[in-house]
Amino acid sequence: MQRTTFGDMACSIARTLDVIWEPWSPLILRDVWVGMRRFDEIQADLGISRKVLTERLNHLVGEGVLERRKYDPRPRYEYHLTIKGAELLDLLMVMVRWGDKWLAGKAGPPVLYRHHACGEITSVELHCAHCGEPMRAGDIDLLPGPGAAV
Amino acid sequence: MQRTTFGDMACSIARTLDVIWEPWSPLILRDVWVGMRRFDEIQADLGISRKVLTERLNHLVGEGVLERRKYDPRPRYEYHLTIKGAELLDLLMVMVRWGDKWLAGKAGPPVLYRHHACGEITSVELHCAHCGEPMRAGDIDLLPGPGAAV
DNA sequence: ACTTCTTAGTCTCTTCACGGAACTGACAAG
DNA sequence: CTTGTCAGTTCCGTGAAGAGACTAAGAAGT
Repeated sequence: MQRTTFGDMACSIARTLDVIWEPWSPLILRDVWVGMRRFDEIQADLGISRKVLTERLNHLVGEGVLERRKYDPRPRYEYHLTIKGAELLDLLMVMVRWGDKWLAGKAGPPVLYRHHACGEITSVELHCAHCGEPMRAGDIDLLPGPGAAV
Repeated sequence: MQRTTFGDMACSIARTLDVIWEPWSPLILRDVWVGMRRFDEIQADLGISRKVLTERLNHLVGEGVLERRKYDPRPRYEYHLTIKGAELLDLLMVMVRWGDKWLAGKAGPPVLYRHHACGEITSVELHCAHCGEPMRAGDIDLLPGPGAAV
């Protein structure tokens, strides 16, 4: 696809895109999240070409998002989320919320979340890490930070 | 890129990908978010090809994420976020948080957020919409929902 | 009236990424 | 020593992205 590399832009969105915004990557993370860890399993679930799956897995391992573990004396490997990768699941949860709200249609959401802490079926909401109040894009000012481009 | 369509999978992640996971789309939303609304302005900022920008804008307008508004008797148009689009900014904020933490390096984050409610420089955190407690991917059980595939 | 300027796109060509499917390699078990 | 399984690798054809020149529509200047 001859895609431009975003990673060298002074923007955390662009940099994050560089890690996981290739086609299929978020769905691969989803599969690993729900317990699919092996090449053939993920390939069959997604219907992705084996070539592209190889590329994506290598990229995600190289970025430190997934970890490749041998699970057998034979050349058999499983992919596991690293801490860095597990924190990316936040992104997937927010995508789920938006997709559930705007795209699920009358059939309703395909998956429900039950929160361990309260036991209820629920969804995520964005809050301020400092005061704990809800925080959406309209509730903030953007200021240049230390890593801003000159 | 001859990309597979994700939209018909019974998965809100896949459906959301179909709307905004084309290359550049999240960056276009970011630009509109921070106040860039015109074709040439976005094109110059991103360095995206004019052809691809046209395609992306049309797609985003078609999905109801952006709205195209005439701002002059001449054929001049601006792009604005719809409500549906504004809610997508949640996703960008979570991307920013992850990128700031894992990819910003020693230079620090390029942009800071100040929360109107408390006035502090802060970042987003995911909380349960029901009980208000923090909620990460490890804090939930996944259950099949009404729209689950058979 | 005619040229110039600005904005908002088209159009064309080249290159490279994706999809599909067959093939390979390593090892265990029968 | 053949068979089976998992985890890739290789090859080819198509089509999406990138670059940049070109076009359209109207206002403003001369």
